[in-house]
Amino acid sequence: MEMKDKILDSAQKLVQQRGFNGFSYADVAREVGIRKASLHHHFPAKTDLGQALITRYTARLKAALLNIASTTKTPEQKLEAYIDIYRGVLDIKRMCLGGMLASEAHTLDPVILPNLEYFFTVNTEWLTALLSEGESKQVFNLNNGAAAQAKLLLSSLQGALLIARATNDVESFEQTTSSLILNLMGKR
Amino acid sequence: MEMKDKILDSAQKLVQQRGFNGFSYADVAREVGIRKASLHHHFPAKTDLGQALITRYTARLKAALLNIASTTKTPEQKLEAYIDIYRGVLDIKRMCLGGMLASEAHTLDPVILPNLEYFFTVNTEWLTALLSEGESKQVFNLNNGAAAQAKLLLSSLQGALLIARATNDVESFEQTTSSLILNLMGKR
DNA sequence: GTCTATAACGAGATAGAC
DNA sequence: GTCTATCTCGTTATAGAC
Repeated sequence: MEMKDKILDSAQKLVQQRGFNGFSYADVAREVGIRKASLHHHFPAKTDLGQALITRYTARLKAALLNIASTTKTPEQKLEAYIDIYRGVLDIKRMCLGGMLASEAHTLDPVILPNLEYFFTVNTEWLTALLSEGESKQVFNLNNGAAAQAKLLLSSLQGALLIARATNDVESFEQTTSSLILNLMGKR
Repeated sequence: MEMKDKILDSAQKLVQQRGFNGFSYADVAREVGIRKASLHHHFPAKTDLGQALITRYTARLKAALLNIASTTKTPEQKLEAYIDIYRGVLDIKRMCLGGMLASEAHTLDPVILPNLEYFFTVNTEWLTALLSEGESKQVFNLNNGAAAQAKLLLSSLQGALLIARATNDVESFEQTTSSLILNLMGKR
């Protein structure tokens, strides 16, 4: 399983940097050190590779979210830890894999779309639970329901990542997220 | 100038639907009814077409923003009119041209990037002025400065568009934007 | 599981006639 | 300004030897 993982790592990086339509098997082959024909042994078609990428990415996200829930105490700390995931992606000049595939959704093999949708569902459900917890502990002040605020939170972070990366402006990401946090904690 | 505009209209639609790396001269040629070689008379290279697209898109945005400012009265109405621009894009199942190019930024000819950056600057500056106006009229309550809230607003709308389009969920966009508005108008 | 070789196609782009 | 014809290259994918 060593090579399969190397391929997935390389392909994930390429998709996050250049998009699913912006890289080729030749790029991956060069990076992992085998011929492009050999890649088809592991992932017969490019769509298979895309499926494996979004599936693994979602599984890793779920693990990371479980880890946040088990090691972090307060809702503010959990929110900060969640934002840190995006900050880590921006730091290495990548886009979120889910956000990148979302931008290309209309060109992807439709079999990928339910998995992409599920990725966003995992995010929003976890965030909804977090915001509800914070609301009942009176550290967040939500004015339109936890579910709607969770969607806003997810959208904001995806958009902030998209724009900060394109304009090469990390400071812009920090400004955006600090407003985000203050809006959630502000009194109403 | 008739054909040049037809080409730009077709290419803009294709980029907003499929991305700059997701369409070809053959697609445009089919839609506008000339041969692909003839396209090169109007736009010698694909990058030239990309430049023309983002330039025209930004010019049209500026005109639309001027129109909002001159025909609309209250800050709430102006904000609603701004959001309506995004709603109109989502309704025809497209992504914002700027947001789409942003996702592909690392694969674009670098000469395009300053123009892309300018597109976002136009948005944030206009929004900053709007939020400042609303703050002084006490219809908005901003807690981290108008400029940072403007960036959050722009990011939220780009992200909401990205996700709602990929998940084919217009209702999600409406939930997100209503939270957005309520957060700006909430008391602190 | 990886290789060489190649198929089959589509991409962006150019030359030159009309 | 549009056409036909063509070039060159890169793409995904397959066949079959090792």
